[in-house]
This record gives sequence, C-alpha cells and structure tokens, in this order.
Amino acid sequence: MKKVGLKDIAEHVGVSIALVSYVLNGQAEQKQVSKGNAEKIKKAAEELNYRPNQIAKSLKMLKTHTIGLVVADINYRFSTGITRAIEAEAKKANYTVLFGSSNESGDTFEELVNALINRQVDGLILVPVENSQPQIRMLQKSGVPFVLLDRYFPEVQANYIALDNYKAAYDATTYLIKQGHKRIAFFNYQTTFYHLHQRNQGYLDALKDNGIEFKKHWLWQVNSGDRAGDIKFGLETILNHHEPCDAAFFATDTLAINGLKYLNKHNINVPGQLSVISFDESEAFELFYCPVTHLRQPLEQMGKAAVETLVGLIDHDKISRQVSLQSRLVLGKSCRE
Amino acid sequence: MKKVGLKDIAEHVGVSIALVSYVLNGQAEQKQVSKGNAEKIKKAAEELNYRPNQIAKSLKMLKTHTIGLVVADINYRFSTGITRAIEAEAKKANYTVLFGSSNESGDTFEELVNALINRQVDGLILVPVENSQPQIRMLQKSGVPFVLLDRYFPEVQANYIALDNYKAAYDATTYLIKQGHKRIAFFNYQTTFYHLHQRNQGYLDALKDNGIEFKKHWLWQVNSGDRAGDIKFGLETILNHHEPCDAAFFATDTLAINGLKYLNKHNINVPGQLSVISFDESEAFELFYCPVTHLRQPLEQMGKAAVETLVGLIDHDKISRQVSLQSRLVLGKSCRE
DNA sequence: TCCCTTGCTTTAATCGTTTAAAGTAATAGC
DNA sequence: GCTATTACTTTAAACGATTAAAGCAAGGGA
Repeated sequence: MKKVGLKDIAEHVGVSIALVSYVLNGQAEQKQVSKGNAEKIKKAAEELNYRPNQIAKSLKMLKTHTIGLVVADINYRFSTGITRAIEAEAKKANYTVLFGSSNESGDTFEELVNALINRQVDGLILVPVENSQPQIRMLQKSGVPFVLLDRYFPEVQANYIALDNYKAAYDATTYLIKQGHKRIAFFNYQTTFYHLHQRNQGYLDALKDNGIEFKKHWLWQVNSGDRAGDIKFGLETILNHHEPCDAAFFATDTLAINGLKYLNKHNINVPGQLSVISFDESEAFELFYCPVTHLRQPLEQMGKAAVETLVGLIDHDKISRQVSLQSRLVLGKSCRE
Repeated sequence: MKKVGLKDIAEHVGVSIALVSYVLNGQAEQKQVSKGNAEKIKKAAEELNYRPNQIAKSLKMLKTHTIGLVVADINYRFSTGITRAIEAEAKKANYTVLFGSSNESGDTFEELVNALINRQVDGLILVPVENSQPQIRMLQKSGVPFVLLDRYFPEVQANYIALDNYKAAYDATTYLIKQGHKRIAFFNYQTTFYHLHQRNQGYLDALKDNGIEFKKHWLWQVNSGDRAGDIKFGLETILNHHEPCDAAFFATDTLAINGLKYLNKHNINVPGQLSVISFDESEAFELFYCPVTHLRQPLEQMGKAAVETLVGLIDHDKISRQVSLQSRLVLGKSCRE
C-alpha cells in the first residue's frame, strides 16, 4: 500500500497538483478554486486517505514546527513533569516536541543537540549538563534559537527559565528557623552547577540573617557516586554530635530519599528527633510515615514560559529573557510545629 | 548565521555539489574522487561547520531512520524504563526515536500516531490504549510497520512484544501458596485489557491447581477513578472477614502503593499479618519499611526485542512475531517465610 | 472587431539532498 | 594519428510539497 501524494489526488480528480494543494491548505477561496473542483478534491483526499508528507512540507517551508527538548534524565520526576508541561504547551502553539534524555552525559547531550539540529527543529529547550558551557556557546554562534531550562550558567549570557533557587532555599531555611530550629543541616550534591550553589547560598544567608552562626559540619556536599554512604556519614555526624542538629534540609529529592531511608532504618523519628525538608517531591515520599514538607517547583509555569520564550525567539528573532520563577513550600508533617 | 549546505561547500572549494556529496558520504573511493579534492572538501565542511539537512536527505531517500514510540503515560515507571531501553537499542541500530505519551487517552493516541506517520517515521512501537483495536486495524491496512508493546489484543493479529502475564501471576501466586498462605487476595484494575485479564487468570489457575478453593471476595477489580477508596474497601473486607486473607497480590505498582499506604496507616504488619506481592517495582517502595517482593519485567529485553522486530519489519518487510517474555520474581521481605 | 476583465487552472521554480548518466581530459595502445 | 581506457568531474532528474507567475477561455464594453 504505497503512499498517496498530491499527485495521486490530482490524477484521480483530473486537475493539477497546485489546485489540490490550494484546496487542502484552505486557500480555495483566496485562489478562487471552483466549488466543483474543491469538492471533488476534498472527497478524493478523504477517499484515498491522504496524509501530507511533513518532510516535504518542511523542506519547502524551511520550517518544521518542531521543537527539540533535551532533559537531564528521563528517570527524574522533574523531567517527566516538565516534559508533560512542555508537550501540552507546545501543542497549543502547534508545535511537536522531539525529545531526548542526556542521562547527565556531556557526550550524549552534544549528540542529541546535533541530531535535533540536523532534523531541523525550529528551536531547542535544553536542560544542560554539567560543564556544557562550550556547547552552549557554540549553539549561540550557530544561531539556532534555544532556551535553557532549570539550569544555566551565569557566565554565559543566554535565555533561560529557572527557579529562584536562592530564594527557595532561603525561605525554607527561614521557615525552619521560625519553627524554632537552632541547628539546621543542609545536604547538597558536590557539583559545579550554579543552581545548586544558589541553594547553598540561600541556606547560608538565611542562617546569617537570622543570627544563627553556621557550623561547618552542617553542610554536606554529597558525592553522587556514593550517595547512600555520604548521607549516612553526614546524618550520623549531625545526629551524634554533642550539639546535634534538629533539622535537615535536602537540596534534591534523590538526596531526601536516601536520607529518609537511613532515618527509617535507624528509627530516628521525624519530626520528633529531626525535622526534614526536601527540595522537590518524590513518589517515594508517599510511603514515608508522614507527609514530607517540600519545595514544589511550578512545572507548568516553567514549561509554559519555556515554550513561549522559544516560540517568541523563533518568530520574532531577538528576545532576551531570563526568568526566575518562585517555588512554593508545601507543608507536610515532617517539621516540628 | 544562515545554514551551510552542500552548495556552499561546493562553491567554497570550487567543485560540483555531487562531488561534495560523494566525499561526505564516504563514497570518495568508490567514486574515485581525487585525493586533493577529497581533502579540500572535508576541510571545508569542517571549517564551515556543515550539518547535513536530514529533512532533505529523508525526502530524497524516502527513509527517515526514525522510529515513533507512543507510551501509555510518561509518568509510569514502566514507560521511562522502556523508553530508555528502546532509545539505547535504537541508537545501536542507527535510528532516532520520536516519542509521545498518550496519557491513556484514545484521542491523543490517534493524534500521536498520525503525527508520527506524517513525519514519515519508518515504523512505530506502540503501547496501545484501551479499546484502540480500530486504530490498530487501520494501521495494518495502511501498511506502516509497527510492533505493539506490553499490551495487545488477541483478536487483532499483529506483531507484539509482551510479558507472559499469565505465567507471571501464576508463578507469584504459586510462590505465596508454597510459603504456606491459604487465603490470597488479588487486586487488579477493572479493565478490558487482555494483559491484565491474563494476570487474573494466572492467579485463579494457580489457586485451582494447588487445590485452593477461590472465594469471590478475594478478587478486587479496582476502578481507576477511585483507586484509594476501592482498595481501602477491599483491604478492610479481606482483613476483617471471619476468614481473613493472609496475603495480597497487587496486579500493578500503582495499586500496590495505595495498598501499602493503607496498611501503613492502619499499622497492619507486613508480612506479619499480611504478605504482599506487587507487579512491577515503584520508587515508592524504597521508603516502605521492608523490601517488597515483586515481579520484575525485563525492560531491556523488551525494548531490544521491539526494536529488533521493528527494524526487521522495516528492512525485510513481512515478519510475523509474537513474543512473550518471562518476568522474574524478586524476593523482598514482604512475604512470610 | 479588438481589448480588458473576470474566473479559473496550469506551469515551473524551489527547498537540500542523492545518484545514474553523461562529459572531459589525459594517457596508453596500436 | 586514431581509438580505448582511465581517472576524474559535472549535469540533471528526482523526492513531495508550496506558490508566484503565466495561461486560457468566456463575457463585457468600446
């Protein structure tokens, strides 16, 4: 069953290809196609089950109505959430999303970006991996419209949509202090990511602004290679210290899961002995014995802003937009009241 | 910065477009291109940062080297796992994956399939939604190569890669019986999906074959609209019965999460009072107080088989392949020993 | 009768590739 | 000196759509 093209319809009806194209693109009126022919063409298209070849159309129009999306890891809850939001938003704007997951690998990231560009996507939404500044700079030179999402590099001037990570961490820490906590630990990844550093900074500044003297052993920079081990060591340290911490703030959901697992295993009561706040929510929290207080990122807003910005770039060329969105602290029962 | 094409390289070097195409496609030898020109062309391509336009290439070759994948819901753990497996496998076979999520909606499913076909994917891997038999039949008529994954319809003769759901449920149930359980409840969705019915059947047959008389109130067909409520009611019933169940087998991870949540909340000890087995694993299990015994689907194998079958269909046309893969019972500590 | 509209339709170039076929110059063989 | 062969290179027709421009009748006005 071979593909039907405009040609087949044209032959079937007995008119030229151009006429068929006009009618099927809704230009029948404008191009003054006779009613009779218009009808016959529509009917034939239906009967023959015509499907326009988008590849040919794209080639001619120099536009694919496709945006490329590269997420960091499809297994992150953030990725699936943001992908959904972006797909919904893209659909509204009549774009299709071509999707890839870098799995946090720089090589894969580069490959994906190239593959997407070769497929002539009209623009890109990227969650960049660590140390991908050079690739981002290349992209800028190449002139392909793109927006960074979630992560960005302050030293590279590019459009981005991100969370106000500083404020989120600042607010969550302040909340813990207001609830009467005196010694608050912070677990983050050891990383060069700016957005994660911002979380550190927000935490530290909140302590300072509230007159709490920061102790070096409160801040743990976890190596992602041995997450469980590092967290175990960190929690043991802050709990067994002669001045033990009364709260732990985890900079990501993956860190929180490991932390809660440890607390579960050692029967450390939350929030009795230790209050807990997490950045982002994980499905895993559902089975923790109490709802976990956490920072929720506005995924729909982020997706919407990313698509809008990108479509703006595609249509009107030069736009410069750096957006920082606010997260929301969702209160559970994992903090002392 | 406008796009560089073969033409630009040709002009830059001072040769014809054809020569450039030959060299960049590795046909320099075969077409006996002079070493000098070959060198110059390669160098120019590098310098000008040439990126082949896959759209044009696809149009000419009538082949996009792209496969379309439609999953049921990107939020399912199964979906992300299988997507990863398929992407890895496709990459090996030099295909790109175009991806979409139907969110279990028939309309979205149809739209996605059409959008993918319009983009001239060479073939499709589909996790069909409920009642999509007509769409599948249409697809068969249209002649687009495709493979069903995970779910299929016995009344529609099509290629598929799925799990041996009957055997999986049969084996898990048998395991519970061998561990000494006498009254085993089974929670499934109320659905028309054949693969889920097979799970029921495996459960029922295992009981029968082991001489256990099935009681009607052991089997719960949960309405996905009120999952939590239905499961609560079911668990209450089987636990408060004058002959209470000593094991519960959940036909999906989503059902198991709801079940465990209820058990947690009401302090029902697992496996002391009730043994638990789940189909598939959820991230949520990580924070349950004991590892949950579950059936693990061979995602890599499934992805591999799906891609291999599809590529076979694309290349050699007619293949008929119905594959049922075996799951593995991963022992945790949620069953009485 | 001639020309100009009006109403409708076709022609043909184009998008960036691939590739069979034809072209061209230099060298070899007789 | 003529033809054949070799070693390259170019020409040009696709792929399936879009669309400006040209074509062609029929009817109206002078």
